[in-house]
Amino acid sequence: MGIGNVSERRSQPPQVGVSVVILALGPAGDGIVADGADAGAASETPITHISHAASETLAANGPGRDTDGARAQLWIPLVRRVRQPFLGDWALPGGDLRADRSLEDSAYAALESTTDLHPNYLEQLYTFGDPGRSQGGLPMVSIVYWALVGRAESRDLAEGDNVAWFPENALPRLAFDHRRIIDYALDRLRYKIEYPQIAARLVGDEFTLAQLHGVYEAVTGRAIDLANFRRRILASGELEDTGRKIAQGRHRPASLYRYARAAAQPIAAADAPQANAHAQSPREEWSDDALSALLPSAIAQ
Amino acid sequence: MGIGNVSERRSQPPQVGVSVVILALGPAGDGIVADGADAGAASETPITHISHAASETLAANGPGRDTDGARAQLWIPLVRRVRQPFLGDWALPGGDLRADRSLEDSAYAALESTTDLHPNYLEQLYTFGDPGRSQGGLPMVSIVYWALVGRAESRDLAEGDNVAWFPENALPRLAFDHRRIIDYALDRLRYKIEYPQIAARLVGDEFTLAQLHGVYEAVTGRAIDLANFRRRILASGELEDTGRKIAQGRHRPASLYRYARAAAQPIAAADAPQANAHAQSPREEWSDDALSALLPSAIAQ
DNA sequence: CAAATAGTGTCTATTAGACAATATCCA
DNA sequence: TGGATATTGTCTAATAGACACTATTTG
Repeated sequence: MGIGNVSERRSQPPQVGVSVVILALGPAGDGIVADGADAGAASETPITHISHAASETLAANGPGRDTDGARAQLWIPLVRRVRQPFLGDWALPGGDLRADRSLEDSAYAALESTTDLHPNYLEQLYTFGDPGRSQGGLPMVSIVYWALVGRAESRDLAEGDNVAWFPENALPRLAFDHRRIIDYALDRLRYKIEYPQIAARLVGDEFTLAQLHGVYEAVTGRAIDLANFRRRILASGELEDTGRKIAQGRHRPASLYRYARAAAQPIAAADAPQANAHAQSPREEWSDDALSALLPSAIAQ
Repeated sequence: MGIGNVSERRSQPPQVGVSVVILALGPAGDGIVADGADAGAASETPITHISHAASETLAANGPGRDTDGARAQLWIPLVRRVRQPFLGDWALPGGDLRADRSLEDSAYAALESTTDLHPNYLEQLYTFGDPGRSQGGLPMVSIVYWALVGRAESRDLAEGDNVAWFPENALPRLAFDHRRIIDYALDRLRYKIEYPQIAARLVGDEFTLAQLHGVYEAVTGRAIDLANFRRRILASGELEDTGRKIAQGRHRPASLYRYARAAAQPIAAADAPQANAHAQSPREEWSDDALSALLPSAIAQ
């Protein structure tokens, strides 16, 4: 219990925790984004207020809404710190690490208990442990995971004064080095968006190619030729046509597709060292990668 | 100090350590490999003996030797456990985590103190923490790094009864889940071999295209068309001709190349969340990735 | 000279991307 | 029926790979 003085403490093993970067698709922030964008150092209150307004839009128009014309955008739930250091700043959801649970279980528990969200994808991101990262606090090692929640699940967030969604390009002031961590998670997502299962976790079960296209553009931040996109995606054999169509306006309706379940995946990523074997847990199976993790990656850069 | 009984202990935070998978290039194991290969469950003594013999070959023919005809192969140094559990088995070099050091520093210290090696590349691999992984021991979280040592540096290993090199395809029985960790590190290397700086860390300062080609084949385990390989590599602009040539036998001598130092790297990987800022440390700068880490990755799979 | 590796040429298949053109719905 | 999006066609550039060929050493 006794921690001793500073010099003694420095040679001690550090504290270890788990944090999660949660990503969901929501509507673009319209004017709101323009207002709060690039406001890393802006005052805090207006942003959170804006964010709340925007997230109400998210809840109202909602994840259930299909991304018609509106461009989609990534949203991240954060929790407000109620103690020093960084009291009042926003931070990633996190929790303790327990010896009797796997790291993934700990991450899941932290995520679930602080946000009520149920992700359908969860993967280790990186472990951060520089002594300087917890300015003012005790040295801390954070094992960080990143998670994806679908449009449907994203409504489960119980928003309050201490939990709120923020659009990826208008984040509030963040505690510790969490800003850097989020940036890294976004990089990882942008990289992994090529894996079809990743995009699947963001869009939902069934979708039009235009919607999927929108997700890719939202994640990558670049314009992607729709014609080539649809050819490439269809040629990959990952999608199957549901046979149904959906009308979304005064124009030709689009076909609905879904990701092929056990589709042949000759190319896969060697990303997780082992299968995340959680097949029967209440959570969705995010273990499609079980197979993937065993195959050598084919294209490298 | 008091750990309490089992059920109490289970809810405690786990122990945390650092381990390192060290990879170096050495000669192919010839008959030795054939003998010891696929002997995951074979008796221990012959393998270590074989390994010692082979590693003497490594030391004799040595990292200094140029890979003439002999195919190269990856070698990994391991340390023998001197306590339970897994007493007598081989394990990855590792050590404690200290709160006043970065994770990378801790990894470097663990690596250096147990093997005397000085890597010229070090990167976080993954953090392992499943409760079941330390069968018989206390629950343990291992933050694992992987390292590359060059041919020159690989001689620094002080081999003894408790430290020895093993060829990647003839590993002895390993403690804990270290076998799985090594496999994952090999996957990571095979994936990253496309990054020119990675191969550079294995071959040495100057090399012929045939040697570099050999490294790629050794790492990937596949035959690569030499003609296309040299075109591709040269076209990348990563290499520069030293102007010198080296004769290696009764045939036309080959040009010596080196990796261009601050070469333009329009394509790079988003792999490390931050720059490993160790510019002035006694270790080599493995922070070429500083730049890389900030750029979006271009090709994904 | 002849063996052996260094290095170049050429062809084909595949893929990515730009951009035009057509199809089909419904307000 | 016309506006709008869905869907298809076509062309070009870039890339990867297979494989034949030429060049240059030294024993």
